[in-house]
Amino acid sequence: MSADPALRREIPDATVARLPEYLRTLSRLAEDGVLSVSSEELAAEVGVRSAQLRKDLSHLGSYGVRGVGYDVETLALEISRALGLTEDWPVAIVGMGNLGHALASYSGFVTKGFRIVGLYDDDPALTDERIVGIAIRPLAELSADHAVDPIAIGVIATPAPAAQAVCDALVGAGISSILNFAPAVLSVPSGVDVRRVDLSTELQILAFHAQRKSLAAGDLQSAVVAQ
Amino acid sequence: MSADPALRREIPDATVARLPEYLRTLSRLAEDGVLSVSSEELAAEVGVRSAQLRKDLSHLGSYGVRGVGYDVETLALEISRALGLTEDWPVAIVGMGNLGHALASYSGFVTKGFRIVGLYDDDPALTDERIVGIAIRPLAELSADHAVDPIAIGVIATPAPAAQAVCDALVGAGISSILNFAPAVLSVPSGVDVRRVDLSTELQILAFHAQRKSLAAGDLQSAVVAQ
DNA sequence: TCCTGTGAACAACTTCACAGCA
DNA sequence: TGCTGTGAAGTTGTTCACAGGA
Repeated sequence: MSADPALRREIPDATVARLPEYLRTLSRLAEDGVLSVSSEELAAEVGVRSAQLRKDLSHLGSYGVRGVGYDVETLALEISRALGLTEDWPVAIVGMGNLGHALASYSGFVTKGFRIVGLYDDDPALTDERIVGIAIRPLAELSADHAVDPIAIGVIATPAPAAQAVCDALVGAGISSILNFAPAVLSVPSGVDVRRVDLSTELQILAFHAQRKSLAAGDLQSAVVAQ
Repeated sequence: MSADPALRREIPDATVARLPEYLRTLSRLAEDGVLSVSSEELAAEVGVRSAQLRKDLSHLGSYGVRGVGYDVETLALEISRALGLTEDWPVAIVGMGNLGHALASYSGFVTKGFRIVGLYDDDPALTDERIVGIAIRPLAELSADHAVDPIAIGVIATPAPAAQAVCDALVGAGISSILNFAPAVLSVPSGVDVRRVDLSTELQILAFHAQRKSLAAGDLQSAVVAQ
């Protein structure tokens, strides 16, 4: 008998990827004083089908009321719990160039569940600068810092060539969740979780679709040319 | 008869999402002087299965040689063509806070196919500042700029509350590809393509998996507690 | 009656395994 | 022989449609 059935079940990856969106929307509704939503309404806000939303939520447990809908606050809490946001996750950022600076001062960071505990960069010009009250320190000190005050998630915001070495340092220190902003594939031992956020990949996907659109628009024309 | 059969076929979304990764890796190999790769080797570099790689590439056409592998340069060119990177995509960034600054000076931007043509922000304190040689101007001027020198892709780097209004302005100006960094769901008319990059969603997904790991590690303990 | 929760049908994607060509 | 390209099988994710409880 487990304290939390939601955590016992297998939650599909596709569902996990959507939960943050549901949570964000529910938080906004709660701020607006909305007490209850139907799957139809919430799905419309988030931009998914209501059946999808209901199936997703069914993986967490049964928190809706038939004929009525979902209590906004309860559902937000249950999603937070499923995602593990009821505890605090200490985050360290490595690489304090433009992007690192932007990430450190990004307000959304602090919002819920995440707390920046360390900023690292080996450039002496940056060392000891303070951002949001935290000093930038050499990467070599991360391991000792982690031993004193554990880091749960490491964020890599360095240029691509440095990323693997930084990653190795993080893994070596015992950190097993990594968010990588560098355009590089990282190799890590099994058990370590890496997610990548990449601007240029996203731009290229947009370019692909933009190209399709312009080809479709010019179809008649190119058909003539091709004759 | 079309000039480019790759563009006629349907390429699955999942494949399109991986093409940029293949391209990046091939470019690196080309720089290192590698002339030819097998699907096995390339897949290992990218971190996918070789069968997946071959199936993905088969959607573009047949550019490999049986018994040998793929010519690195040819394959890179064909992927570039499929993604539409043989033409140049003019990009505008709206919202020049920390993130906008970081994006504007991000070198990966210029690499291939993308070129920043405009930076916009309504904060008078920022207006006329120059980044990478481009002046920051009020959003109201975007539409006129677009008419003179077209913008293909709009990047939204504003806070969430401003995102929808900025999006409406971009769409109103006739831009139909948008990359959104604000943590907000945008509603757009059909035909407009929005992709979102969101730090906190990624962190929350990491937190979910980290939580699973720590639960699994503490399983024996919690089993005892649950009795 | 209304809206949730879910089995069943369907669609997309991945992996397997091998035919076929250099 | 060696590696690509691809049908077929297997897996995962989505949508439908309705049973069932408030």
